[in-house]
Amino acid sequence: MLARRGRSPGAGPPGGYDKYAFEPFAVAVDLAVLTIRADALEVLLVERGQEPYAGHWALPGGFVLPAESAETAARRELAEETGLSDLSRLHLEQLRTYSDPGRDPRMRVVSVAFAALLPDPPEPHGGGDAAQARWQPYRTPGPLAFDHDRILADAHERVGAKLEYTCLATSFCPPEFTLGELRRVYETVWDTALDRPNFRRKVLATPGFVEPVPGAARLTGGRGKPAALYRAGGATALHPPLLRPPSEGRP
Amino acid sequence: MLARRGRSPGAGPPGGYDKYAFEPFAVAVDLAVLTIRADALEVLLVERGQEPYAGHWALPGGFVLPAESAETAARRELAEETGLSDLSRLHLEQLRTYSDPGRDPRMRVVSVAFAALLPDPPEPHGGGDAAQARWQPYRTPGPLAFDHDRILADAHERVGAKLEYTCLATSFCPPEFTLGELRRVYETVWDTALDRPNFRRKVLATPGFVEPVPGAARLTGGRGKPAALYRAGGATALHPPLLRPPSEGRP
DNA sequence: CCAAAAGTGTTAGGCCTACACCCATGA
DNA sequence: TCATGGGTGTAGGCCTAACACTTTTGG
Repeated sequence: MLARRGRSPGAGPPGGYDKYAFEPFAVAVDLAVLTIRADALEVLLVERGQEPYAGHWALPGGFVLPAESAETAARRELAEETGLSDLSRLHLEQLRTYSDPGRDPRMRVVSVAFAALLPDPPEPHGGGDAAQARWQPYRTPGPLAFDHDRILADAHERVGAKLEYTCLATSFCPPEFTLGELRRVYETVWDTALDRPNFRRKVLATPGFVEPVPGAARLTGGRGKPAALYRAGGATALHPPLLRPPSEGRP
Repeated sequence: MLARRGRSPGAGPPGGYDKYAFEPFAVAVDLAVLTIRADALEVLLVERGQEPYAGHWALPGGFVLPAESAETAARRELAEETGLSDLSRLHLEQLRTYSDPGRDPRMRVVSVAFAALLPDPPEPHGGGDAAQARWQPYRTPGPLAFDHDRILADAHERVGAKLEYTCLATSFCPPEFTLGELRRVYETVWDTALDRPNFRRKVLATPGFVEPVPGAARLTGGRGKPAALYRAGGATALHPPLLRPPSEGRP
């Protein structure tokens, strides 16, 4: 240790320049892909076909290839899992990196976790690795493989917090959406009810959050007055923030 | 690729279970250690003694050892760099992971970056690897090695944002501090002036942010009325948040 | 006495909450 | 005509920014 107390990466990789002389790390990505279907928060899960955790559900993910960044690997894995071709509107956000030495029993795996938001989710085609992929309600999954319960909880918390001070909610919506649909994103992720008039004013008062689609309207639930359509605006931050109503947990 | 489209880590590491059969990754940590000295934001930098970037300044850091988590590696590296023995009050926050394939010319290095806050920083003893370590004003560093300019900027932004809605500011302060010292933390990181009376009320109105030290008082600048002393309270979150005054950049 | 910093008071305005109310549509 | 969801208006309250003022210390 003393001989190589590392200044990253000044002192050189462990063992000097012999890349193969040390216990190797594998670098993976894990994806907490969230969507909203029928006013319920859902998450994309895959069933593992092999040990360890065979038969358990897990977050999709995979190993980073030698020439890829973690972001690139995440987009590739997601495209493979969902069969989605147009990932241009996909919001991909790096959550954090999980690096406990024992998190994978086979070898040392450091995993970069991402939260991803999808509108209009396609049905995933069951993976070719004897594992099926499926959207499942956020609450039900029960114990996931590895530390994926924790990653999923972190993703939910991060997304919930980001709704407060960014325009992230539009990433859950189709290209054109009503303010009711946008409000339902907040209500679903936060699991609270919001005052409709106040929400409307708040969103419209934030420059660049949404911009109206001229003349267009749509019936949301088959009933009621047709609602005006909006597109995501250019803004990315919300000032002032749209705070979650204080609940029992948060005073 | 198709043979091993990885479900993390369902499909197994690249190359199946032969850990040594693929181009290895190295996993490093980089630390943006911030402190406040004489009302100025400073960052801990090391001068590189070897190629690449020999003679350039860089963030301290090093490689994760086989049995360590990234957090453990970060604390170890920081203790080695600064010679600080008591890291119990140290706030260490994972920033994000930088994984561009070309970020280190020698081999594939994936780096987990941390932001760390230190009160009363010790003088670092220059490293044994022909590299010196030094506190430097945040603004001056000029181009750092690798992508460390970006990491440092991300750390500053993250810390600035966290001051708004957490009690993080007390991590910059000694165990007992005055409200003036706490306010100067905000003013230094945000580079703005805050209204003293309003800041005081805001802090005292947040339950658990600070708690008074009975009877104690201290002169801050050699002049003026002695200020009451406070300790960090048990709370971790700020509701409602203490928002940065809107500036030109943020409307 | 003066400067500097801590601490207290006060006031005006803004934002936000909580409603009440009207409009348009399908059943 | 009723239920449902969209859209508008408004009164009250809380929070905050802004600034005046007092207190306590060192020079």
